[in-house]
Amino acid sequence: MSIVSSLQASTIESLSALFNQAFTEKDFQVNQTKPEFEGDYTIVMFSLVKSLKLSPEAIGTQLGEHLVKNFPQLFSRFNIIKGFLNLTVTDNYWTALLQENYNDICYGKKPMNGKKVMVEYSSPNTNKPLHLGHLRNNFLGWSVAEILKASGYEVVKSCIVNDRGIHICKSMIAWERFANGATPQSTNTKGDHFVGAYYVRFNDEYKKEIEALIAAGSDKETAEKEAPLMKATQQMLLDWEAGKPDVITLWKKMNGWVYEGFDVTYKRIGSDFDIIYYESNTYLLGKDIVQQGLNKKVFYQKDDSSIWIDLTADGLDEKIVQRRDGTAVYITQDIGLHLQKYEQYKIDQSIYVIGNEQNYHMKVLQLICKKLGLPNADNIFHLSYGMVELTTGKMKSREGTVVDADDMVDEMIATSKQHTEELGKVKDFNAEELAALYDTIGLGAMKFYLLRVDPKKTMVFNPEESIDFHGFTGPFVQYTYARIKSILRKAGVDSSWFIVHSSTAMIHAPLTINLLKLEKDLLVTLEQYPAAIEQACNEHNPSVVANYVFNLARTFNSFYTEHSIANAESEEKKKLRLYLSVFVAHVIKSGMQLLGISVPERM
RNA sequence: GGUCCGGUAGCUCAGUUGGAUAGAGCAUCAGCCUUCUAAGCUGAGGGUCAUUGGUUCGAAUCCAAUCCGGAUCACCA
Repeated sequence: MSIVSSLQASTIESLSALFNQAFTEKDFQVNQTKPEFEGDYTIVMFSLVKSLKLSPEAIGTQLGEHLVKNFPQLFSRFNIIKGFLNLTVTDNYWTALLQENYNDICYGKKPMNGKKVMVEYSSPNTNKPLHLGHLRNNFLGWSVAEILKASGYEVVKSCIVNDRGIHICKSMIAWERFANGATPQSTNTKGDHFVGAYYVRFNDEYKKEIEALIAAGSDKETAEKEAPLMKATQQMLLDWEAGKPDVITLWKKMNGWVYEGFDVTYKRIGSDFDIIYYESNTYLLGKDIVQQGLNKKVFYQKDDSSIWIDLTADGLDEKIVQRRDGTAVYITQDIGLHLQKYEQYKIDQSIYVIGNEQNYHMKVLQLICKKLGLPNADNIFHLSYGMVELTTGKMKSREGTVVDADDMVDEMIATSKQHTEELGKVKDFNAEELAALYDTIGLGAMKFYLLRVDPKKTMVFNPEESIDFHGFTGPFVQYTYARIKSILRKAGVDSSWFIVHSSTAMIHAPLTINLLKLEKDLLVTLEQYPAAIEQACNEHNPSVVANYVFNLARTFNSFYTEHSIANAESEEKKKLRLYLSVFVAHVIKSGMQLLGISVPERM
């Protein structure tokens, strides 16, 4: 039971005893006491004034006295300032917390709750390489999955690869027309970048055709429709859906190149999936469901034979679910995939990590699933995250201002190498150890940077700030961990030390020494870790963990500078601080792991 | 135009169901390495919480209006 819950329970009990009525935890507020006042937690009296018809001071005095008298194991003293009852929690409470949990690597995590959640994330298109926005998506998806696991859910990580559709045909057409048989191998280019270049090429050539048509007298709309490249692309999509062999062969070849490139990137950034869906496999199921929906009159067919759903009664617009030429649109396959996910895994919840530009799309998808009566439609959750913008504005592929994921990773790792070399603390590392360290720090910095902001918010990517390894950053937290590990190594705290110190003798001899302020600050922060995970889980928000773990590291660093651990004032103090250090190290490692960031033993 | 999201220090962001003098990091300035890793620590300056009104003991937080920014409303995905 957390200190806040204990506090609420004891307050309810005391209030009921004192005033002879029933209370709930909603009748009063519990806050952490502000640093300028004495105490650890504060109960706000004002909300009780009305029902009790007493002054806040009077209630506070009675309650404070009753709490200290009846819960001596929890509270040592209290003070009242205005309507705020500040309670000091006993040192025994904190030292007991320390002894019970310092060596528990599962501290903060919950037992399995029997529920299954699918987290779909990453979801790339096979016509362009991954960029900064995808990195935010991947890190979010991974981290949310870890946070759910820590909260007791069984998690299935999935990915839907957008491997078909008109946009994929664009790069295929461009390659056919302009590549002269070039391949990633022949040009020594990473496969995803290679294909991406032809997608860009398509748009360039297409634009030229439009301009030519307009110059020849067409209006813009007609020109866009009638441009030969676009016609060829549309024909190719039809051929693809008809399974025309040469189109399928080309499609497989080009997608293969992209997957080779993606594999490299995914491996580097540490993304993986339990199941990968391909749109090419799911869109047909979607089309089946569209037919059923048509029969059920959820959908209707227009004269040109395109199929629609009317959502105007729900405050939305009409939405097309199948084109007049019979091909599937984006949402068609999403409907199919929703059903497939459920039938395959019988999941309790389906989380989609998708950018907020698709809020409308996801709303429509859920509504259509509901109207079709598909199972589990109520349990679709869109984890909608904000765009990553640059200090100079939005990323625009046309203007070449897209930050490429591979470049980004390279740069972060190079920066971590440079910093590490400048500091010269790991000169005895061999090449392999160094490479691993640079990866750990560079990726750690990048992941932390993208995860420390509330997912919902549009965030600004500042290249200079992102490679800063000081302050509210991944390397700061990693550094704190490495520092603790260094102390523990020097103090001889290893697995054998734990065997000795975990003996029953230790447990029966609790630490009874008084805590200094910074020691208690650390324990108060450590106690909040389970609550931080819970909040992160409820909000699907890894930034809660990032903020928490930074705060813990900062608190430890203050403590570290102020008090010596190995040369503490007494043996008891030394023991206490070693326990504390071990506990902090465990929680930092665990919290960072929830963010997908590993921590180095040395740096 | 409709719908949705946002606006907090020079910059990037926190800020729990309304609570005490609104917090961090970066940047700026001033300090701290003969003792456990200075990727660290301590301190200072920096705020009309977009604006106006309302609700109340009490509002960055809730409500309304206005201003500004973004997303979306495609036979693109």
